[in-house]
Amino acid sequence: MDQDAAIDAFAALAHPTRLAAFRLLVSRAPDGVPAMEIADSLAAKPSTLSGHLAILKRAGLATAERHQREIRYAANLMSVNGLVNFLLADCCGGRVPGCADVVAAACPAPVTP
Amino acid sequence: MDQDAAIDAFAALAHPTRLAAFRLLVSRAPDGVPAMEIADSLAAKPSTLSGHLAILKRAGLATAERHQREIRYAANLMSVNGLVNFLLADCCGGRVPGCADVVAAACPAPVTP
DNA sequence: CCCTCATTTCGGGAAGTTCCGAAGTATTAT
DNA sequence: ATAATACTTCGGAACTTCCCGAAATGAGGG
Repeated sequence: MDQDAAIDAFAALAHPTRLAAFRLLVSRAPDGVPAMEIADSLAAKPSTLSGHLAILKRAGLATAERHQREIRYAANLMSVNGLVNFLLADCCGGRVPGCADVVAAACPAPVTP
Repeated sequence: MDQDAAIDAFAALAHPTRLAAFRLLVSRAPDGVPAMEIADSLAAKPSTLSGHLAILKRAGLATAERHQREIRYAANLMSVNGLVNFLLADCCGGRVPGCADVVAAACPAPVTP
């Protein structure tokens, strides 16, 4: 995770519809959700939502997979992991005892159902 | 942490100068860093940086405290905690064993030196 | 093949963000 | 007082993002 990737991810999350979409995907992880179902849940127009999902995907926060006619989007939980690690890298500069351990724990592990 | 607060925080981090400033503050936590020193480190003009720091502060990511002539900014590590909890709330909907525990661990504790 | 459903791409105008210099405010030093 | 230091606020041009309707694409079903 470099700075540009982190910025893409934060920018992707800094929008009401995209943030709600991502949280919906997180709550349904590790399964995917069809694009139309996301649009219905969030009361968004298909064309608008399509753009938002493309942004989440480009930012590495979601993956898409075709399943017959639908395209199912799923949250990429490891990206949250990478984001937190990037944000808290070198947290406290090692000066505070215990901080490094806490940060090491701040990693949602990849979910393998 | 509600949705509007999360969006303010993500938008604040979705900018190269602000992200670099926040990470500098994280690496110097729990101490603060004077605004001018941040500006020098990041090669930013004072007026530009002042705006960026105000955005970080309004988003709850940093705090400011006057110390003689300087104003020292410090990272608010608990805000990262809140952000991760908000992002991963109801992660996997409880369907994946162990996921809830992992998410509960994904909380950098407040640092108390 | 033609049709339908699911989704993406395109166009373009409204709305928001970013930058910096100049001027303003607060705090200490002389 | 006067001046220097350490910021913050303001104004306005350049750039980006946002939204939706209309048209295009792609995969199955009849």
